[in-house]
Amino acid sequence: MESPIRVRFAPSPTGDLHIGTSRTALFNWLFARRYHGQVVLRVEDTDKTRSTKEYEQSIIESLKWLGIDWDEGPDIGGEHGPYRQSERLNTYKYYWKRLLKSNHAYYCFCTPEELEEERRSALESSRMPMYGGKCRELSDTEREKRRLSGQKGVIRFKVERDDPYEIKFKDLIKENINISSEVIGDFIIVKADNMPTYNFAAAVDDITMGISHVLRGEDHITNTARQTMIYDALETPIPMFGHFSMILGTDKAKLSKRHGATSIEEYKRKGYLSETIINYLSLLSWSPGDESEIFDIEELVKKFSIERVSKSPAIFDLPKLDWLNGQWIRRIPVERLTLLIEPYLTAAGIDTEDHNVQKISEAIRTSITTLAEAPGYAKIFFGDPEISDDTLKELREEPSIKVLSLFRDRINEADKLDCDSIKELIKGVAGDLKEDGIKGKAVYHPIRLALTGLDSGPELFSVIDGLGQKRTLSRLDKAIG
RNA sequence: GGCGCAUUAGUCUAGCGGUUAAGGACGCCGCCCUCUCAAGGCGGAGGCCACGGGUUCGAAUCCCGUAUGCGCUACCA
Repeated sequence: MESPIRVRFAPSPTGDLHIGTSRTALFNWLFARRYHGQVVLRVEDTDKTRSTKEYEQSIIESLKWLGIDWDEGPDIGGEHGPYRQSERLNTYKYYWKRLLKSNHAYYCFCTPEELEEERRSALESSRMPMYGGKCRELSDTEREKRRLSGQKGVIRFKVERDDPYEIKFKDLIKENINISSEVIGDFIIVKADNMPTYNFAAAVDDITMGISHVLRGEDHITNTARQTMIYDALETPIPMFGHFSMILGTDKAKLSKRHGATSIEEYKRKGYLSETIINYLSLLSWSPGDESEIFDIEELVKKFSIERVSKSPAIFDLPKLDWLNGQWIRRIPVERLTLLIEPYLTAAGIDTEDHNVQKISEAIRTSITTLAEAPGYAKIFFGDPEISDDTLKELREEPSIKVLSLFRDRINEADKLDCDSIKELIKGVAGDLKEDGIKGKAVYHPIRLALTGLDSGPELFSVIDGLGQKRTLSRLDKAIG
């Protein structure tokens, strides 16, 4: 028997993967994985003018980067394919013919100009803009005549008018939703270019792909009413629906370009980890119920439940994202961190040849909140430190010179250097200098200055560890002169 | 304009009629740690639970109204 749960995510390839879309994808994915269901990726590319293959590719890559996968999709195929709407035209045709035949749909020849005029005048007299149904009662012969004469028509769904009713459905997130059939005009299901519209294609696909749960943004609530009508007209069982609240910008408007980065791609580029994005997205409109809030995607699968998804919209808060990213940067294994940091270093023109990037990563991981900040903090390990003349002069006076010389000798004598032995070594130096009244800042600070030219930075021992014995010595020598 | 959805501190949220004089997290402030900057630890300020009515012995929690916000109202999805 087939798994009772089948969900889909259905992006349109008209841009890179959006924050909101990815949260929808995440929640669908979590829902399916949590209950051992299946996930379908469907590309909704019926808008020929805006859809591109490049965006499709970019969306797929972003999804994969996030760690979201699917059981069926355009890239891997599956039993219910094809998975691009542009390749499913025959299926749509079959269903629209059925709708036409059962008198649930009709051809409409109104021009865009007429429609626009109708809309405008409705708005003017503050009526709800809605198709008036001019072509509804066109006779069969008239219809054929127009079609044969080459008039490009569209097909509209015929909404029951004589006997208005309430479309009621139990939303998995919002609970009960009622929409009156009277507020829904005869909507277009097939465009003049013979492409299905969103509402029709989505309904047909959800039917033919055996989708059990449709989970999407709340901007689709009224579409759910339309799609329900299609299900009814096609005499097909209606899936379960759930509508997530919107993600808003800090001004409480729907998240958009003017709020800054809105695509996963951009956040990736800025140096946010996929763990961070997944974690943060999960926290927008959902909570585990206990007080934990840092978890990876696997833990999320165990914790997730649709009942705990909030009904109210959430504002995308960058400071918290940054904090979370810092948490993850400190949490992942240093090997992985190193792999992530390296490309940023190279991009900043830093030659990492001959350097222990892993130790450098370890040294700077508590300083950075995004990977993009890494070069700024890591540059002290590369090239020669810039030490001002004043500083140099100071380093060559007492007590600095004493500290540096002693330290230099100890480093030189050391046969192996790791974090622990460096700590011991510095402590030893500090201990020996104590009798001269040199302690604390007076011992650490000159070393730091000699090594980096800066008076702040990562902990000294990790600076030395990152530099390595050879480089540490040469920098000390240069400072001592 | 109509319809739909929402409303707990600046932000994300816990809370499902009494155990809550609302708990956690980000941010902010202070202290500790400390060679520095971070990180980390500890603590603090910040909410009349949008407002107004009900229901109830008792409401942030249930109901109604108002306000505000957002969404939809496309041959976009």
